[in-house]
Amino acid sequence: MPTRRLKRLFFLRPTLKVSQALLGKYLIHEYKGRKLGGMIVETEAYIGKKDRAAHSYGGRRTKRNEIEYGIGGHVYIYMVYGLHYQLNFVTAGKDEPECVLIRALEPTDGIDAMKKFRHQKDERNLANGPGKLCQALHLDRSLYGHDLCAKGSKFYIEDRGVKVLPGRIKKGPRIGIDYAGPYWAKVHWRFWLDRKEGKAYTFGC
DNA sequence: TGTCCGATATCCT
DNA sequence: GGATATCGGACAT
Repeated sequence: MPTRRLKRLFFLRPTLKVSQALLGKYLIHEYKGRKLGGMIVETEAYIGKKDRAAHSYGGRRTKRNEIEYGIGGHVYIYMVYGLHYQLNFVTAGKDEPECVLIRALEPTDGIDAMKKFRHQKDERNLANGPGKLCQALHLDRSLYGHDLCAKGSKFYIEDRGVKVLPGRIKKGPRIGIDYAGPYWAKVHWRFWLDRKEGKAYTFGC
């Protein structure tokens, strides 16, 4: 299967579906002529309006989360704790403020450069967290609202033919959202590839 | 204009 | 495991 970039339709589906479909896809940032990126291995869904943990809970619409109200396939990135960026992809259609937070990558492209950006030699510690992967791929607020599906985009997602077996997708509660109350802190809207029992994925032929 | 606080990472013990 | 760094946005005043 040839490598191909994800198109708009990929994102215009229910957010829980997109969150899982992103596992095994490759996030690539072409920065200063070199490719930085890796395979997405952990995501979280934020389903606007009804989701107390989402910035867009109850239809809240601010300058920061405005992009969430746009069409799927755009980048929602913002800073937390004055230190770290969080990368999200807008999903669903217009006026449905939903998105997927990218929590972890398995580095594949430009690993040396990523090590430099992260001041870190251990490959396993390059992109295993939402703030870390932004630093590794040199992502910042300048990418706010970027269209991942735009022609000639330097920031996009590739399908490299990795087939994720449904049984390898694990689910659990989201991280760091206790403020949202017991119910929303508990829903299993975090997804990751399980790699403990043999291969988490297999390459299609 | 002021105050409050977070969808975390890191360093320290 | 616990403290804390550090800042922009949200919302109140």
